[in-house]
Parts: sequence; structure tokens; C-alpha cells
Amino acid sequence: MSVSDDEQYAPPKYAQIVTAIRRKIADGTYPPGSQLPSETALVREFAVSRPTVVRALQVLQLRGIIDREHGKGSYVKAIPPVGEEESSRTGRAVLDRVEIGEGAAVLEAGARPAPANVAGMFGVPEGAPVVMRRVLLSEADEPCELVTAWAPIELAEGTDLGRAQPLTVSIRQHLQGVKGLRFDHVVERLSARHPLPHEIDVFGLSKTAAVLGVVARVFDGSGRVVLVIDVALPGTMHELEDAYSL
Amino acid sequence: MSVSDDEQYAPPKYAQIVTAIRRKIADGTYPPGSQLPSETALVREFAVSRPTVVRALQVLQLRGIIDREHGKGSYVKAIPPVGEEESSRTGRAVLDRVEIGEGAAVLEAGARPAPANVAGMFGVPEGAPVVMRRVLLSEADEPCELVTAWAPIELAEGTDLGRAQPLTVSIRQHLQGVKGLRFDHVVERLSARHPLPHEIDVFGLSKTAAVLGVVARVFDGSGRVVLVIDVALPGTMHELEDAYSL
DNA sequence: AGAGTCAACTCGACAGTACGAGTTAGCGAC
DNA sequence: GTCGCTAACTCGTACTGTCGAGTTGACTCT
Repeated sequence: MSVSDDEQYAPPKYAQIVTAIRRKIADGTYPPGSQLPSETALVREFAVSRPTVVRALQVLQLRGIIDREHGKGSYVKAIPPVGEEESSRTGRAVLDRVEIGEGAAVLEAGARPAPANVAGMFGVPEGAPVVMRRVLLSEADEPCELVTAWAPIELAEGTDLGRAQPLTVSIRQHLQGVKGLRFDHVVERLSARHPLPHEIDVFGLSKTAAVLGVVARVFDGSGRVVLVIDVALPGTMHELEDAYSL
Repeated sequence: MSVSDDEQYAPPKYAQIVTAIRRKIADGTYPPGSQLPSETALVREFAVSRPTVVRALQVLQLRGIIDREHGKGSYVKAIPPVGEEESSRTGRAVLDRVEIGEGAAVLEAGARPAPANVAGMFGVPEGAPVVMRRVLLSEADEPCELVTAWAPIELAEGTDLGRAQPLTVSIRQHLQGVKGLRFDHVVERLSARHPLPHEIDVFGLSKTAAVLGVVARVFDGSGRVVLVIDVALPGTMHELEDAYSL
């Protein structure tokens, strides 16, 4: 769809209906638990065909905002659950964070020999050079999150990942802009463990403290691991929250 | 849709197309990265209308199996990511597990005064009676997961939650069958912590071991918390895995 | 050889129609 | 009052058809 300078972009009709209904839910016209007008009524209200209304209702259902029951109608769900796309995921948060302005300090960055776990994830020999970027996040001057990002050497070439300066855009935007790289999905592993020596130093933890550890592999569209993100969260300071439909 | 004894259930046409295409992806007819036949070709192949084909392709796209590009066609994605609905979530796993046959031992069950955190989640006073069910899971005779489920007293009435016998169906099925209760969504919190005294006993852990703790609130369709599930996973034995699209 | 045009192909959106299946309320019979 | 039937309402599936917009390759002209 091309838009000339003099024209206003009009969203598809079904999207406009989604927006209108969401607005009415938000302003209390259709409160939680209430029934929406039938499809036939919405056809009249919006002056569109039934398949267009159905499509809008299907979108609302997919987003967990309404339930549709055959023969009965559509109902506003009580509490829109935190949409699964909106819930915080540690790896995604790291990729989308802008270091400048977020209390982030780059502790070190540059080529390093790949430790065994990272080498395995990239499919390179242990000790092969990869680029490492270690960033410490603080809140109210208290260190709270240690992020170590690893990238294959060829991928990091030409980017600022290996420079010990805070990035001015998110990692995702930076790699998209400089390398045309698009991320497809993430696989994260969460564990409870004791801190590593450098974590003990950075956070001032005891050797037996409990740490929430997150190791995330970032895949591009061809199924290749393009980044490994290793995050350490001291257990005394962090809970991760996750919401999902049943 | 009613099915008489002499008739075979036929899935909707669009669902049959989804299944057929998924089978061809799995058997290598359409390998990762390859282009699917055009909509028009699929219309001829399956002898259906174009909106029916489009609907099947939209389902495949929603499931992250294909990408559709306007003007170009549909492409099989490289690695179907673990579907977000298929990834393991601790709370969901507990609700869907059948205790009998799964190495589950019921350690205790019955009415207990609500501890502060549980009381807060149910909106009852601390110390009010609630039903508690504590189950230990073992693998190869080694304890590996301790699950404590809490239910409001009225909800547990008439169910087997307060009986120290393994359930013969999953908790979800049991409450659906006995109470007509339907779960809507779960909000989980994950943390790294040290073990509680009873966890030290059950797992034979040291006082400073790292434990992955999961506390899940289960909501029904009206937004009420109907169950609290508290899971302790010794850090030496467990990682949780989570996959999501970007 | 390069640029522009056009036709054929592709998907996105929309309208209208029809039939089947599930639900509910009203009415009549007992 | 209760039960059964029916009509009206509801959503699920599927079809036919049209138009618009994006992509690509072949052909023509300079």
C-alpha cells in the first residue's frame, strides 16, 4: 500500500473495528464480563460486511481480550492477561534496551577466546575468538543486573559491540542498521545457581548467594545463533514474571 | 457439531490443509527456506476456495511455521521455534500432570492456616483456613521437584485436593469435572533463593543451596485467583527453558 | 548494456451469499 | 407447573467474486 504525501493512511476496516471496540472496553462501555453486540449488530453499526466484523472479533480473541462462544455471542474477558508478547523476557529486554540513559556501564568489550558453553552454542572451537560485551546495570547506584553478550567475530565486525562505549541505540536496532540483521526468535534457559567469581566482585555477593541465571540464544531467520546473552540477577533483588493463557 | 455413531468426524477443510502442509514440511517435501506453492496452486491442489487456503496459511503463519510476503509468496521458516503454547511452563505442567504414574508422592494434604503470602494472593486474612496439597516428584528415586498447591476452602470443598492420595486425573481435569471450574490464565514469578527448612529436609540440601522458586497464581475467567502453586526446584538439577519470537 | 514498460503472477482486503450447528426464549399441550 | 417444539438468534465454515497493491521477468527502445 503506497501513501502519497497528500493522503491520509487509512487502516484496514477490520483494524479500525478492533480499535473502536478496544476503546469502548477501556472507557467502560463494554465492561469486563459483559457481552458485545452480536456480529449482525456490529455489521450494521460499522456498515461493513460480516466477514470483516468476524475478522476483527477473531483478532480480539487472539489477543485474549474477548471470548467467543458459538450460539451465544462474544464476551469481554475479565482481566486482559498480560499479553504474551508484552510480558517481559530477559533476552528481549536486553536486545531492546538503549544503554545510554539506562544506568548502564560497559565494564569491558572486545575479542575474547570463547568459553566452552559459548563456543558450543556458536558451533566454533573452544578458545576461538568471539566478541564479548559486558554491561552492568544499576538502579539508584546499586548494581542489579550483569549482562554479557557474545557475538561471532564476523558478525561483530563493523559494529560497535566490541567497543567499550555505551550504545546510543538498542542492540537490535544497531545490528539491523549496520548489518541488516533481523532476529527471529530466542531460546532462554533459566537456572538458580551460585555466583561466578566476577559476579561476586561486581555485586559484592557472598560465595553462596543464590543467583538467577539466564542464558539466551538469539536466532536469525535461517536458524543460526547470532548472539548469546548471559544475564546474572542476584536472587535477593529479582523476580521474573511471566503470564500465559491456559 | 454432533457426530452420530456411524459417521466419521471430518475436521474443517482449512484444518486439513494445515495438517497436510505440516506433514509435507516434516517429510522434507517443503524444506526450511523453501517456497510453498502459491495460493492459486493450493486452491487447485486441495479443490477448495481461496479464502479457505488463505485461512490455513494464516494459521501456519500464526504458529510461526511459515512467513507470508505480499507479492512474493509463502516460505517455510528455518526452524519452527518452540511454539509459545508448547513451551513448558511450570504452573501449566503442574495443572496438567497426572500424579498417579508420575513418581509423585503426596506428602501431606488438608486444611491449613494460610501463610501471609498465600493469604494475600487469595485476599483472605493471614491464618484463615485454606487447603494445602504438597506433592514430591522423584525421578530414578531422586527427589527433584516439590509442589505445594493452595486452594480457597470453599473451592476445595467436595474435591480430592485435601486428601493425601494421588489424584487419578490432572488437577485441571479434576476441578473441571467436580466443580465446573475453568482456568483462564496464570501469572508466575520466578526467583533464585535459598531453600526453606522443609525443602532442606525433603531434598537433603545444604542451607546455602540455590533453589529455583516458582510461585504461580491461577486465575479463572472472572479474574479471581483460584489456585496458588508453589514449586521448588533444586538449582543443581533444573533449568527451565523458554522460547519466544521477536 | 541499461532503463522503462507491461503483463503475469503474487498476496491483502472486502463484499455478498449460503448452509450448518449451538443457544435461548416463547408458546402450546398435558 | 413441566415438558417439548419451534422460531429467532447466535457463531463456524465455506464459496464466489472483485479490486488493489507488491513482485518479477520478458520485451522493447535508446
